[in-house]
Amino acid sequence: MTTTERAPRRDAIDNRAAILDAARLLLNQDPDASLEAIAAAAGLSRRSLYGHFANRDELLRVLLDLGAVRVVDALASVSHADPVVRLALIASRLWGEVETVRVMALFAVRGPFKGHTATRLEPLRTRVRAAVEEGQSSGALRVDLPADRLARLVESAALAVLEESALSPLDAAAGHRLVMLNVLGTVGLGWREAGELIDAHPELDRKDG
Amino acid sequence: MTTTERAPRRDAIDNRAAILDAARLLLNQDPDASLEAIAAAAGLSRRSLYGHFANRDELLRVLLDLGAVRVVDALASVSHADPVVRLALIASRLWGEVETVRVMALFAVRGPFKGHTATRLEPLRTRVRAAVEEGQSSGALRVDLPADRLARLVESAALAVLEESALSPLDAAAGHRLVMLNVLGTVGLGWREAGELIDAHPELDRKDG
DNA sequence: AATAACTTGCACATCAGTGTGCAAGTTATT
DNA sequence: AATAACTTGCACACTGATGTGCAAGTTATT
Repeated sequence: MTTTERAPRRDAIDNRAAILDAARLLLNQDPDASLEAIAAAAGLSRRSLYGHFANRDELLRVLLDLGAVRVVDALASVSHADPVVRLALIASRLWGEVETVRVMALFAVRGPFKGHTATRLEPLRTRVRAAVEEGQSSGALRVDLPADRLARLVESAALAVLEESALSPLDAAAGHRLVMLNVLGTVGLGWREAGELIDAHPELDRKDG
Repeated sequence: MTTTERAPRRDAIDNRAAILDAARLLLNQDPDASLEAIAAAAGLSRRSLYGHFANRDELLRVLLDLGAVRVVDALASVSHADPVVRLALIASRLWGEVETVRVMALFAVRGPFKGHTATRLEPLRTRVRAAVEEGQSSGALRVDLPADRLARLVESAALAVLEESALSPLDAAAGHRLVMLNVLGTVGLGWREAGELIDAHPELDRKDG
């Protein structure tokens, strides 16, 4: 007969999800949280966690992958004729996706898995770079830096706002605006210019970002 | 008789210095480098390292303190009537002090010792904040953010250049200029404006910075 | 030459966390 | 009710690094 193995049990599926939830929660407070703690938070024993994930690394990778996919997907739909507005849109929506998982996000990008994360984030980074290049050739953005360098500084500018919000909380509206402002400033705009650009474009209002 | 204990031996002094040098070198490549490795690089056994430093933490703290003091001292002399130029000067000189120890610098500010580092860096941060406030009330800098927040973003902007230079090397001249540009952009200036300001002030030329 | 300072090697205790094997239980599914 | 899937507890091995005690050497200093 055909290898018809039983489907995974329902409770097992739930448990796996619970582990991922717990991991997201705990690792976002301390990226070094132990498997013991995570399993407990998920209502399981450490021993059974190993029934779902072969080891710590696998759990981490799955978790980071889920996050990366979510972000990349959310940003895939961002489009705008004006590359500057597009950059602001990307920044804003990124903030929206990531503000609740700041620590994990920083860990993903800077921690020991940054290489792995880089792979998953490739499409996003490519889009940012494209927007930067476009903006440079249209004369809207600074041209005193090569596009790839500027794109990386843009990323840092966005991360800086994540860090900042950890030090001194930003409400949703302020957060959205600040990522955009910081990115636009990095990319060459003066602060009034940047503020006006944001105000002039209703699509930059945080309702869909 | 008076407690006249012998002075420390000369070779011991040298060895202590060698350990600090080795630590600076190795920890700048990997902040988790083992004491074994550090001692070896200093030409000593791990066991004797403990004759100079009670434990890993002490070694780290001494090393970070030395670095912090060096930086704070180097920046203490920075002064300029124009707060914007002053910020640029601080950024530039900071880069000069820190470019050769990027990883350690990032570790100092973001790693597990960031609290300790914060204490040592207090005077510097205070000066940055003061410059930002001054620039805001003179109308030269953006006023859409509270001074302390802006000051922290300025710091992040400087760190971003450190990170960037790790990814894609910057020669001395380019580094100095880029920290300034990135800081000035963060603080509200447009990129042309920032560039012109730097060019207009010969004291911002990297020769003393 | 005497002395204190310093270095070394080795053995040992410690520690927190990871990953496994196994036997005995519980529970979803058929 | 039978079966496979899942969970659990416990014991254990392991790892990589830190920190200490001690006895025996070497070396700077007086």
